[in-house]
Amino acid sequence: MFQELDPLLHQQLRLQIITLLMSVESAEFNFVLAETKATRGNISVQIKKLEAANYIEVKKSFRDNYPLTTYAITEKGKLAFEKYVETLEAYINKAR
Amino acid sequence: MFQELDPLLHQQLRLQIITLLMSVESAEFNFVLAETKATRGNISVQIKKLEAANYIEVKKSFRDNYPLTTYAITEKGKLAFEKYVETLEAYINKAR
DNA sequence: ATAAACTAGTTTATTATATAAACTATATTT
DNA sequence: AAATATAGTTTATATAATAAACTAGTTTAT
Repeated sequence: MFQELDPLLHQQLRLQIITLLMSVESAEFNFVLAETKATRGNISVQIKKLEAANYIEVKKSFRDNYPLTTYAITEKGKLAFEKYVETLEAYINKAR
Repeated sequence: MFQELDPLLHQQLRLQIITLLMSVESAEFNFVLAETKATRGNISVQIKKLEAANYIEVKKSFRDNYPLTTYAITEKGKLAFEKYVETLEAYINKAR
């Protein structure tokens, strides 16, 4: 039987964002923008979903007069990512 | 930079179906139904998408008077799955 | 023999989701 | 003081996933 793949993580852009956040202390909006090549709107929407689930934390400030938004993964987010990877690996192992 | 995840495979039910088909010569509709626990309608729709992409082959016949539909993965489907797994692994490795 | 229930699906309609386009608010440059 | 740029957010549209309803027939019970 197949375990369910966390629908929040099983989406390309959200998975990319979480992947990025797993490897850094925190990331700025523009970093996410550059790394994912997604549109600003799409990033904004998907970030909101990850935040609503408490998978990430959002901090808003200013730098050189411009708004600066940074993101960090939470403990819950890390656990969810690890669980997601395990589930996926179970799928892939079945195929072999 | 992130590579794109084949949208046809990056969906739970279709991934489950392909995973199943990777490990068997062929599978019957009811086998897929039992293994995935999805609804018949959903299976039918997702199978059609995989078939349209030539990721799987569909054979229709009869057994004990009832319609019998069997599915098998194609070479193209196998390659797509392997590519998908590689891409995913690249994501996951980034997170570490 | 006929109605009720079951098999094995398919099609259609509804809901949810992803994405892009348009917008906001402020700052900088010409 | 316009025009352009920054850093986003909100809203509208397109796409996709899912469930419900339907099809075409078979088996079983009456």
